[in-house]
Formats: sequence, C-alpha cells, structure tokens
Amino acid sequence: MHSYTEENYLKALFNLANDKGEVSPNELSKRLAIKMPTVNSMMKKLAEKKLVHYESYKPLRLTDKGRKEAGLVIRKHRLTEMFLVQKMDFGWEQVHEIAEQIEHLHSPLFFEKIDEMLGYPTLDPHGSPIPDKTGKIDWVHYEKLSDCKAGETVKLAAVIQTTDEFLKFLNSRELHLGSKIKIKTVERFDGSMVVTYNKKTAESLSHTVSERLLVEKL
Amino acid sequence: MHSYTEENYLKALFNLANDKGEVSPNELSKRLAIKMPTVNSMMKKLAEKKLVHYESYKPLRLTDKGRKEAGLVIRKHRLTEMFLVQKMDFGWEQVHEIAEQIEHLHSPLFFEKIDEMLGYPTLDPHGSPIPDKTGKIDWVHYEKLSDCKAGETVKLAAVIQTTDEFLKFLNSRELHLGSKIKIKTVERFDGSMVVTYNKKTAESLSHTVSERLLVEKL
DNA sequence: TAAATTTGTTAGATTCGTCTAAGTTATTAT
DNA sequence: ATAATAACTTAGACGAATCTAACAAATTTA
Repeated sequence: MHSYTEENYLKALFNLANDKGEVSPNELSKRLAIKMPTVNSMMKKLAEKKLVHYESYKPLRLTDKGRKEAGLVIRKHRLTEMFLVQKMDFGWEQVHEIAEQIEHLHSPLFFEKIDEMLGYPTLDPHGSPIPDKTGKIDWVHYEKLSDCKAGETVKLAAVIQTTDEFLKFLNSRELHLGSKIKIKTVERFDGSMVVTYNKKTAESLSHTVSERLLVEKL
Repeated sequence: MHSYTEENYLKALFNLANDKGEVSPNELSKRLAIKMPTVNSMMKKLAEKKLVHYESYKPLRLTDKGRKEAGLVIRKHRLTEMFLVQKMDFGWEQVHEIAEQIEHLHSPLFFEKIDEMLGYPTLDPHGSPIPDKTGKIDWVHYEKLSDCKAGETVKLAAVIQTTDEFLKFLNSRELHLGSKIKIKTVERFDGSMVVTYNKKTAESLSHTVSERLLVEKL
C-alpha cells in the first residue's frame, strides 16, 4: 500500500502527463506546491518502488504499475465526486475538496458500494472519465468549444481545469453538462464567442472559458 | 487543527476515561498499541496544547478543551457510522473500520450534510450517543443485561465493546437494537441466562455476552 | 558562442511520530 | 520492610516528508 503522500504524487504525475507521458520535475513541483529537492527525492523513492521511471535530467514517466496505481486513486476520487453530487446533493463545485480527502481511504468495500449505488458510472460530475477497476481510462475524444466554428451546434460534454471559481461561473451562466449550445459568432480578435443555449438570449463566452469546455458535435 | 494522530490520542483518552476522567499512560499505550515512551512524549505535546493535564507519575486527564475536541471527533465517527448503515446499507459490524478513517476528514460541510440527511440523530447504530456540535454527550443510563434478574422483560438499547466478531455473533442470533428480551432463568454458577426474544425459542447467553448488552427495563 | 537564466541535483537540517535501551518511581508480594 | 515487579520517564535513534543553501547541467538569450 502507498502512503497518502505517495498517492498524491502519483495522481499529479498522471494528471500532468502529456501525450508522451512525460512530466518535468519542475511542473510536478509547481503543481504540488512542494519544493524541487523534495520532489526529487520522492521520485527516487517511487523509482525504487517501480512506480516511476527516473533518470537524472530526464523527464519523469510513470511505469505501467505507477499508472495503474494512479488510475485507481483517480477512480476513487471521481467515484466519490459522483456520489457526493448524485447521492448527497452537493453542487459540482463543492465536491473536489471533499473527494481529495476521501480518495485516500483504504476500504475496497466502501468504494464498491458507492460504485454499485451509482450504477457503475463511467463519467464524473464534470464529464471526466472514471478509470475502471484496473485503473485504465477509456478516453473519449471531445473537442474544445474554442475549436468550433460559427453556425455549429454542440452539446457540453465535459469541463476541464475545474476550479471552484470556474464552476461557479458556469453555474451563474446556467451552463451545465448536456446544455445544447449554438455558436452564433466567433470574434477574430480575441476568440470570444456569442452563443445561445437553454432557450436563453445570446451570451458571450471568452476564449479563456471556451477552451475549457469540451463538446460533442451534434 | 489537530493531526490525525493527535485526534486518535484524544479519542482514546475520551473512551478510556473512567468516572474520575482519569486514564493511565499504560492503558492508553495498550489501547493504541503504541509504546509507552511514545505515548509519554505525545502527552507532553498535548499538554503544551492545553488538551491534556499531564503531571509525572499521575493519571492523565483531558482538559475541557481536550474533551470537546475528542467529542467532536467521536461525533464525526458516530454520524459516519449512522450514515453508512442508514444511507449506504452497510451492516452495523462493517462500519467501524470505515468510520475510523472518515472521522478524520476536515470538512464541516460534509458532516453537516450527513447530519441533515439523517435527520439529526442522537444515537449511532450501536446505540451509543452522538455528541452534539459542542462535543458534549447526553449520557443516558442503561443497565447491563447481566445485571437484570430472571422474570424481567427488557429492550436492547445499546451494545458496548462492539468488535466485529461480537456484532456478527449478535447478527447470527438475530439480536438487534430494540429486540424485546424476556429473561427466563439466570444461572448462579456462571451468570449465563436463558432468554427469549423475537418470538423465538429460548436462547442461552453467556455472561460475557450479557454484560456487553445495555437494556432498558419495560 | 558565451553569458545569463532556468532547471535539476546534492547535502544537510527540521518536525512528526515512532521505536529501543536504560534508568527511576510506584506498587505488589513475600 | 524489603525484594520483586510493574509503571513511568529520559535519552537517543530512525524513517517519512518537508525545507534551505549551494552547486551542476541544460536551455535561452544576447
């Protein structure tokens, strides 16, 4: 079993991994708000445990084992978020903090029960995929709303970089997963969009917002 | 805020306290399965924090502050147990382990929600009182079944020393909180009792069992 | 390409919670 | 009442996870 701390490093490595699966020590240090030397020594420790590939001055990569462990922690996190929203009536902007703690519980029974109560969900409340019991993620390809063109109609499928403030912002605009969005115009200048959704009058979305919204084309 | 570890010491002190509110370092050491010197230094630390009264070679006592903090941890534990049983359909013998972990979460919101969903319960699934939001316990006086006499009819109100095995034993005998128990005979020799309950034929309960069952006289 | 900057590493210190070994005080038993 | 035992304390070590200071390598910029 891994410590609370180790689990957090694994999760961060997983979440930061680019298409090559590589993460720089510096990125990791910033993400965790932990100084580089600490990260460095933890990477050596995780390398000892065969969870991370570590070589001096090279990017970090999770091993298959490390990726699986990370996936299982993320699974617990996302199942928990789903449970909090669906069974305990929390808002999608409230659940991250709580799930950050519950994800570290050691109780297969507890998470199996949650999974069952939820009907074995595959997506969390923000539209992110829930890893399966082997830690694997079934990646679905969505497009960023910011990559869509005027005239298209799309459905909001997932939200990324889900900070508290961003989710509250979406709440205030009544934008939810599943919202059907029609793109009226796209500004050349700043990439902002005018859109309509939910029978409402036109709303303007900045590029900062639209690149964090993942959509499915209809 | 107190650490996970400190919370466990406070809880153990609370649970071990006798009528004088005193606990010996040795008892505490045994309960926590932590060696005496470690307990000793932790007591000094908690004394620094004004959570424990500590004097060399004297019994330990929680301060008012310490008792409050302990009560609040126990509150979270018992609310959690109630939630697991009532809302997640766990058995009363399954919830202790999970609650031992969840009790250390730092999220007032989470526990308030649980409390609300449960309708502000005052007893946990084993009949133990749930401390209020100030950490205070509303002690109710029940009698031990072992102190009752032949001919009496009582209602099972609470179970103490609730180990896994003991609760499973009660399950196997179909003894639940609320069961109405008629005491047929009491053995002089070993204190065992023959009782009937739940329309069943007579069952024999050893003294070891009956002294862990708290009852209300009817 | 050489200097400046950023990134990464090493070395050594600190805090927390634990331990063992050894000594001291209190309690129990003879 | 003294010896034996049990309870308690002190001293010192250790691993985990963190830090700062100083140095080394890689990258960027001039």
